Amino acid sequence: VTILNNLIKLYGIDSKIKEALEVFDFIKIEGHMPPVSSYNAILSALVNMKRNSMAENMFTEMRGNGVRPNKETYTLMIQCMCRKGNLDGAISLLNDMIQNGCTVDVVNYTFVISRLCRRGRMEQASEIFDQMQKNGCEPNIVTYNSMIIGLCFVGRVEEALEWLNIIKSKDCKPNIYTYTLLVDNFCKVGRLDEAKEIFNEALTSGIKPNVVTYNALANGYCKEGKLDEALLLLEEMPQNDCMPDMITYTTIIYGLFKGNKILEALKLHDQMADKGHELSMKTLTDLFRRLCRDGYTTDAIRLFRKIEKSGHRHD
RNA sequence: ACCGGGCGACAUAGC
Repeated sequence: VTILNNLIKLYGIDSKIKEALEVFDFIKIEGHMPPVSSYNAILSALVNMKRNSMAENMFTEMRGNGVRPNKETYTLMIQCMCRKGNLDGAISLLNDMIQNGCTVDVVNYTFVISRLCRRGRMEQASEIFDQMQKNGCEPNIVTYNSMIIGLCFVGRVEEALEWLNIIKSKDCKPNIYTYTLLVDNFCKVGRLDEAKEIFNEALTSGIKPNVVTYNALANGYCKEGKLDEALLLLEEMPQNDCMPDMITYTTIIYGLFKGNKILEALKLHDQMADKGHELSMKTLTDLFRRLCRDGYTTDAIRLFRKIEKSGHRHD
């Protein structure tokens, strides 16, 4: 049966629904109720293939057959419910788990909290956050980060920042995600100075900003029209062992568009081409269109030739 | 039951 279970999971990874179900049915025909492990296998396959409704039906069938879900089953079904957008369903699964004597771990709680936070359902997120602690499960940094995302999402950035201190007062250290999140969200509400402060705090507390942190900051500068600052970051990054990536360049190029600095944008494109970075075709065509629209016809043609030479298809 | 290991949760541009 173990072998058949693994086969089902492999079909799941390969998106072969029919095959997976056939193996599962075969286990049924073998005489007895499929064991939990087989239900878990088919559920895992279905969830992998995003057949969430089928997974839900399978779960119902399983319970109807008197097969007790275990921790793995619940972990899968929580994922399934969240993907369907049925967060209340996910919450009641958490409660079911406890009633069935399964240990709900920090990842289970955090997963649900994270989905609630992404939708801004902070009351429910906080409720689970409290509940997990009552059940003896301490939040970890991912849990805190999820809560911070939620607070930012609903516009409570102040509170989000306060959580940074709360985290530090527990035996839990903020990580680069924490700082990046805060930098990004302070940028997004136009509070660049504070974003920069948070950025510096990361540095002083020994957390190295990475390319994502820089990109968030660059985006903030661009959205506020501080293009020079954004361009400065490009120089600063390599000094901090961070190489700009496609997102960095894309961010700044669109920023330059908005500031009508089309030639600067083109220059940046040439620079990155020299370093072996590429832009997406979408960005390239946007650049091309802007050059045309703004009358830089020769540059546009030059760019066009370059795109052609790079051998990509273009329209 | 206990121990050890693996898997599953978090951040940035454009679309």
